[in-house]
Amino acid sequence: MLILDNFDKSAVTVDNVIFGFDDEDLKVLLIKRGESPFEGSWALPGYFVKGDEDLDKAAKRVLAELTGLENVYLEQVETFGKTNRHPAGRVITVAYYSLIKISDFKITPNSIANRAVWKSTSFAQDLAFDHDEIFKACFNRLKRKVRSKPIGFELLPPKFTLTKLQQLYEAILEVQLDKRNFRKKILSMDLLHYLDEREEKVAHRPAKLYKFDENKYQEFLSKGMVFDISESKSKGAKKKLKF
Amino acid sequence: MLILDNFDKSAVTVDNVIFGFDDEDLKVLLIKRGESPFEGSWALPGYFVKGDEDLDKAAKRVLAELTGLENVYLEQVETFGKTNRHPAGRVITVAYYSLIKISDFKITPNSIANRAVWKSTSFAQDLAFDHDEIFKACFNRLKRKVRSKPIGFELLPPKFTLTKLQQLYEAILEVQLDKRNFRKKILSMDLLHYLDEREEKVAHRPAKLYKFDENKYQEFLSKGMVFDISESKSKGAKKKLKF
DNA sequence: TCAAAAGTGTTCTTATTACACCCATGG
DNA sequence: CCATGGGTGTAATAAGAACACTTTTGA
Repeated sequence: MLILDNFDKSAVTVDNVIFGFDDEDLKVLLIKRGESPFEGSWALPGYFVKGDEDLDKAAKRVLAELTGLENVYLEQVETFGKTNRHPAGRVITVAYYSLIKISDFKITPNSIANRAVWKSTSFAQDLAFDHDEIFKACFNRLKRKVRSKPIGFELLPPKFTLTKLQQLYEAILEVQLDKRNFRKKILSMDLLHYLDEREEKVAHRPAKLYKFDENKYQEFLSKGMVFDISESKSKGAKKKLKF
Repeated sequence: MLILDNFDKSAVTVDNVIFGFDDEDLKVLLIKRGESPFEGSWALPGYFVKGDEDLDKAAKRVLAELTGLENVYLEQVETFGKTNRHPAGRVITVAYYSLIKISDFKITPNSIANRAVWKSTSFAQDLAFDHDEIFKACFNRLKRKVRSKPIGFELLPPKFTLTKLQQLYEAILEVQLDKRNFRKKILSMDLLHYLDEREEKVAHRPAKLYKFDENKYQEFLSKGMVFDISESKSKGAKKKLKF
């Protein structure tokens, strides 16, 4: 039987890219480092994995400790294992991203989150360690995934307007979308339930409120249909996403 | 400054899902385990990562030792970190898949590959450890990736016929494709260079030989075009891929 | 009555699908 | 001359893209 002591071992961490969406702006949760190395830099929240702890459990635990939230969308993205990525020695890190409703997020007293701040994704740069690379990998994964699975709703409050939904997609995909085509496509999938409620106290025509209907989505899938907010395939070199 | 000794450490391996394509059949390289645990079972070839070795380098090294091949398409897929996945203790494994031309593959004398065998992907099951899960994750990744990037060509010899290319896609995607529509789509992308050569000594009309043209692909990309062998979006519940 | 965002259809263009016969070669 | 796989086009349908005005509300 194999003896593991014969082989090199490494410290292992999980790093979390926690996305939130706050009225028109996609945000990521960052912490300001209070200690060396990279003291004063912004960094992704992460922590060490325990020896008797499954990786996925570690990611959930760290996320819960940071945000106070459980039952949150969480997905492993990539593992970063350059020998020199951490100045203190070899640390392999497994990156996860998660999607949370900012309104549910509470800064828990004991947690690292005391120093945590929501930053717009467009300002998430010059992070500590190789966190720029990790952030980019997770953001790219989110961009891809949000087009083929209805995970975007994880970022919205239970009741939302179609405009908020469109703004969310525009923020994630970093493109402009056509309002009529977007609505036509989303509504044609028949995944939303109109709540027979509207916005209140807005200085314009109040928008209808919808919720995402998990049952309808299961039906949708069982018909062999595929959620798809598709990328433009136009020959015309545009980086624009069209509907 | 952080002291890593305060945290638990884990042994780390890379496991490789090495795909090859051998006339009509997608294959994966497996080894028969000669030692406990799982003695006699088929397993994915993998090995321990050294303490001073980047993860990606480790994957390349292990692949080269196994196949004698370098400069091969290699992609990290997922990290498996359940505490009980290895009977000898905690071993976190990072799964990679690679695509090689079977014809280039030589069993190198010193290597684990002495016990390596190409198995049809449809028979890759009941593997040791959690290798079924790892294989499935890598196969799924390949399925997705091959639709959006021209990596399929990595599996073919430098000169190939359109029928071989189609068979490759059918083997990976596990669907039947329409010959005329497939050819129309592939040729319309203008990524193949016709070599003005044909098959020889075949008992039927000899097929034209093509090669994949990397320069044409770069042009293609710079026009903003997207390689896409797309999935059917038909409402009709079909699992069939259509053209 | 003004400003602000909600809501709504049609036409044009492009991509996808389905489908069947003749061709070139070796045995 | 037969068996085998190579090679080819068109018509119907479906999806995507472009685009502008009217409605409802609060201030």
